[in-house]
Amino acid sequence: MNGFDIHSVIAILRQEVRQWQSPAVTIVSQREGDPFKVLISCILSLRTQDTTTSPASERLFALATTPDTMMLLSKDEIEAAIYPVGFYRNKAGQIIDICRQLVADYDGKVPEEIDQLLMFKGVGRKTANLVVTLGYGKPGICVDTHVHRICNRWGYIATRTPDETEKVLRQCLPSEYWLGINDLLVTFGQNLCRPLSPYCSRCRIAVSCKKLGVSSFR
DNA sequence: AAAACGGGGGC
DNA sequence: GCCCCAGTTTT
Repeated sequence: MNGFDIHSVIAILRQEVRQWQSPAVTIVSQREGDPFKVLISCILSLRTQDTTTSPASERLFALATTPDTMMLLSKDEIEAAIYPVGFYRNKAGQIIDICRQLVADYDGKVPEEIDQLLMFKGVGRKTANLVVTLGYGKPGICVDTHVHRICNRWGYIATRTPDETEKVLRQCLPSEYWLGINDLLVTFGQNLCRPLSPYCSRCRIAVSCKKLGVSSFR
């Protein structure tokens, strides 16, 4: 990597982030401390934009906010509430299944361990880590596509899959950065380092960026 | 009109 | 590893 070490980059981003709006982080922050809401929000957000997920989750949580009450909703009710998130039919079924499983096997409480969370259908490493960090405030590294893209763009690491990125970050990233790294990079990713046409001319770490796979810059 | 977008499951 | 999943947004 040229130019900045990771401490410098994080320090710079922390300064920059203060002046930006961050819709996704706001949605996520609203769920903070409620592992069940974090979990359900994550399911809804799979392969769908956050601007779509947010109102859908509001509609669903208006109907039920706990596994025992949510499992009583009909599939149609849930589908109607969460439309038009992607895969809304599958997700409605998954949500009911997860609620039933939580009530039957975990006394209605979302488990705190990654390995237990991964047993649920529809829960992968991103979701599991988000529940652990955001829901329970425990150490973890949540790698979504923002984190994956940005880490690879600016050259800190070179990985092919988000799971691999998480593994590398667990080895290389000082633990004091773990809890905040997702919020920080997602905010950066939405405001400047966007997937398409990022605002590289305004980016203070662009000098050490590989700009992978990006065709248009401003 | 066509490509890009975002996680996980199943094989 | 590779392909599929649905609906919205960007080019």
